Amino acid sequence: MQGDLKFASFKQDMNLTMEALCRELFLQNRESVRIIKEEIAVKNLVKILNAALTLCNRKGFASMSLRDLSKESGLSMGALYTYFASKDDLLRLLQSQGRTVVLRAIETQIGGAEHPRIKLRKAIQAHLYVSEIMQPWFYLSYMETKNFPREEHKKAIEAELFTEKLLIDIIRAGQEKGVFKPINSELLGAVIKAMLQDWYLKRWKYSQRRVSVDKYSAFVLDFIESYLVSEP
Amino acid sequence: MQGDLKFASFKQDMNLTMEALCRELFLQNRESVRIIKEEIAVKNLVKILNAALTLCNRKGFASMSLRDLSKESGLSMGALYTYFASKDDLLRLLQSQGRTVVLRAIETQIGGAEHPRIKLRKAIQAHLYVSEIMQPWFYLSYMETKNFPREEHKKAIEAELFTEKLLIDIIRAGQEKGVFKPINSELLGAVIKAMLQDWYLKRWKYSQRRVSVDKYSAFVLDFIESYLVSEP
DNA sequence: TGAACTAAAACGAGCGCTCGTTCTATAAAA
DNA sequence: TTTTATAGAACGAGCGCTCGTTTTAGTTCA
Repeated sequence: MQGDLKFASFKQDMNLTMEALCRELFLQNRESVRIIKEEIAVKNLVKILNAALTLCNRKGFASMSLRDLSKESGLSMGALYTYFASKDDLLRLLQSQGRTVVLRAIETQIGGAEHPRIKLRKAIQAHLYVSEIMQPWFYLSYMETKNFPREEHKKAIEAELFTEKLLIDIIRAGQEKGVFKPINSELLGAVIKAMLQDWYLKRWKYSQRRVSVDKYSAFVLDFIESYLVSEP
Repeated sequence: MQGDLKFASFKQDMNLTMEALCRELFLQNRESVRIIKEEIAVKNLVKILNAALTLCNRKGFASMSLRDLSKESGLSMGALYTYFASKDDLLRLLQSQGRTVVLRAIETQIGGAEHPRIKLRKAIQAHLYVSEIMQPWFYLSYMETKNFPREEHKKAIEAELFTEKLLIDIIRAGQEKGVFKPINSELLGAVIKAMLQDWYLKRWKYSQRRVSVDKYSAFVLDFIESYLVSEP
């Protein structure tokens, strides 16, 4: 399919290593991370965030104690508190970074495309691929949203609606051009979002069944396009 | 559509009042609920479960304290502990009751149907309708599954897979009869499940957009059947 | 070279508090 | 009398978080 890309090449193109993400997170949160030397900060943020993601995915954020985190990351309690101001602050750091990365990834991917059908394919693929790489991040954001303090909770809902709106707008643009059928775009956008989220919420199921992200992506795209696209 | 039913009549047919559910829960858990007289037990179980569902949906199970629950339900700490053995036990009571009800509802609905297409429609409608009535229950089960003790966690996963298997089997039966196209039934079953779950996980979104369960149901069925059904 | 100094970073015992849970003593209802 | 409900004290465990102390790494000076 024209404009399609495989997961392998996506992964290579975007630089989504833990180290790169933590460096960005450090530079944008100098007031939370009270560490001066960049290399030390990045090295330990990688440890902390990996440990936090592991523990949160195992038992949930609320049930993860900072003593658990201390043990898992190899840093002392005191050291942890030089990298974030509070447990809630740690959650905020994690979550805001996830939001930034997914939006950037999707917008980078659909930026070049003009044709609505290709644009829709790229948006869906980008979402699946970025969530494939950062699955624990997405899982945590989804599951803990409702426990956030007011402001962060609002941002999480907005991000959810923004991605959905993005899909709906592509669908509507295609309908105006006549390449898509006149289907309820709001509902279709919502269920597409649900299918995208299922990929990172039930990864255990899909990997057990040996369904790769490329296979899932192809299936979902076929399903949607059969319903939506006017001429074959 | 032949065999279809509206939400309103479904609600009337199945007896899913809180009182009926609590009575059943009481009769099946005499060892947990250390109350002798049925009427007293049912009356207070309704109070307790309503309060627990309200609080859990607001702040999550882990963050709900039993002092909160005592205040919200109007029962004392001591009284609460005559209705369940521990906080985990309360979660188990809630969750097992939800499982029982959804399975019974779906199996009752698809029991009469023979034609795969009608069977699939009924299964999907029954799932949506029962989750419409018991939304807080479903939301809680979904969100708290991973915090369950081993045995309960296993049961929750099994229930998830059972409902999915049920869909997949209907799809395969229809494919063997030639009324459905030869589509990957495992993946289709998975994404149908995702769409069903989205209904109770994002109810705030749908009710804000004035999408009724009948409207959502009609959309989802149309989406799936366009892809799956051989002749129109 | 190596001793002395220093700022950054890491340490971990301990504080104050809330949690789930138990228990007591008493009252009300059936 | 028996069953159920009450308010609330008490308990130990575990929580997030702090802070005085120690370690580390790098620089200065003899």
